[in-house]
Amino acid sequence: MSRATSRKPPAQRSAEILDAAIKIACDEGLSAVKLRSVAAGASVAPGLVAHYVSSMDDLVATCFERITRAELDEVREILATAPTPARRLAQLLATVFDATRDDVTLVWVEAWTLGRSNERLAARVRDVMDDWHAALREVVEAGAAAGEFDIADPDEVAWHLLGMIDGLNAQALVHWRPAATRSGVLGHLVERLLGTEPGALTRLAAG
Amino acid sequence: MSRATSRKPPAQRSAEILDAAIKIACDEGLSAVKLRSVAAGASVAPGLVAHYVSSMDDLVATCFERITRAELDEVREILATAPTPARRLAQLLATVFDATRDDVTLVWVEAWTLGRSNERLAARVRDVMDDWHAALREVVEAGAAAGEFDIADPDEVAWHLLGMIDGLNAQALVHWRPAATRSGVLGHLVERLLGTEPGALTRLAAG
DNA sequence: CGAGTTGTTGATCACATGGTCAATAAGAAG
DNA sequence: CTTCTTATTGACCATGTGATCAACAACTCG
Repeated sequence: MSRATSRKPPAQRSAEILDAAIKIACDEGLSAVKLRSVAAGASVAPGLVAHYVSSMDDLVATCFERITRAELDEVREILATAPTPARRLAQLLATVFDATRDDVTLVWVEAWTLGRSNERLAARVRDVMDDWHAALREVVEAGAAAGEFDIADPDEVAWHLLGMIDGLNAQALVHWRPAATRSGVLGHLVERLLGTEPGALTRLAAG
Repeated sequence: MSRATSRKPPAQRSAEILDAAIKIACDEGLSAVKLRSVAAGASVAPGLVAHYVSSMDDLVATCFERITRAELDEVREILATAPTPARRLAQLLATVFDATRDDVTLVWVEAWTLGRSNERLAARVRDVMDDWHAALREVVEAGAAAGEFDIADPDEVAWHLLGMIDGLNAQALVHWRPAATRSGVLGHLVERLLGTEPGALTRLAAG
């Protein structure tokens, strides 16, 4: 029973343990990232996880950062490729409200509460939120400059968008309403926020 | 050491235990409502809490309902007294984003995640959300009928408002930005959503 | 004052948590 | 093949969780 695993270089083992933790966080949330669950996921003894990680709080914070940074990078990719600000924003919203993103949403919402007893996690939450806000602000600013959006304060509008994204996604966790209706609802809201004509953004997202 | 408490009628003891649980939920969140913490809060032996409550999951769900229903009742009170729809909404927002409401916010956000392993809680979360949506829809509908708001679909706008309320409050949990800025930001958003002239709602809330 | 009802206690159980550490054995080096 | 380094194990500890239950004692009634 003692030869289930082989001996591996520390860097590789460390990566495997982190990967196992991230997978658990995506599947069952940050609160499911436990010493023993991660050990089982990596097919390793519990003690080895403790050996490669300074503390579980730290591992949870790292999982949060990796998962949400990956999402943000993906969003930035969209923002870099789509031609016009309106199209960029439309595609961004379609991506963020994709139903298959429930895992990331759970990570976010749990992070908000776990952050109260995990200061390192809280700090990273604030960091990633800042970067989200900056990314949104950039699109909104470009749209305003190009005359596509009719807005006064891009910074504030970016804040509105982020608040709405977080709020609607969080509500989805308890399966409050069918996911299909959410993206349409948000599209109408955004059109209103940005002063574009009705249907403009939703058409862009579909096409 | 065994005569700290006196003998009380079951109804009163039961109420005391529930009150202690609610106080803990408000002070430290739903996740802090434990068998022993509630017992200590009610100055009672742990076994007595278990005796008066069918399960801790149940007690947590009850705490959630009592706390959020009280908030909703307070909001309904506002909606019933203020003269015009615009004033009602302005006061509602001022109340909901009051910084002293952090406790209720924490209860909400924890409920969204705890609901995944506490089905009774999840059901009550959906119920209270439905009632919130109905209350908001009512104001928005009245404002549209009175010509104060320039909107097409009151149901959808109510959804927007609730999403924004939840989103901005949740973000406040990690102290992302100073609370003072949030209410102003929301005011501007709502003016945009409802098609009122800039500053209309914020002026109403201040006066 | 004595008997019976019942509100209340606190020890106890089974389980889960993060973390530690001596013992083990796998793989490299000689 | 032997030696040595070190990755790895799994038992162990202290703590915390929800829940159970026999024993206790406070109050009521006769």
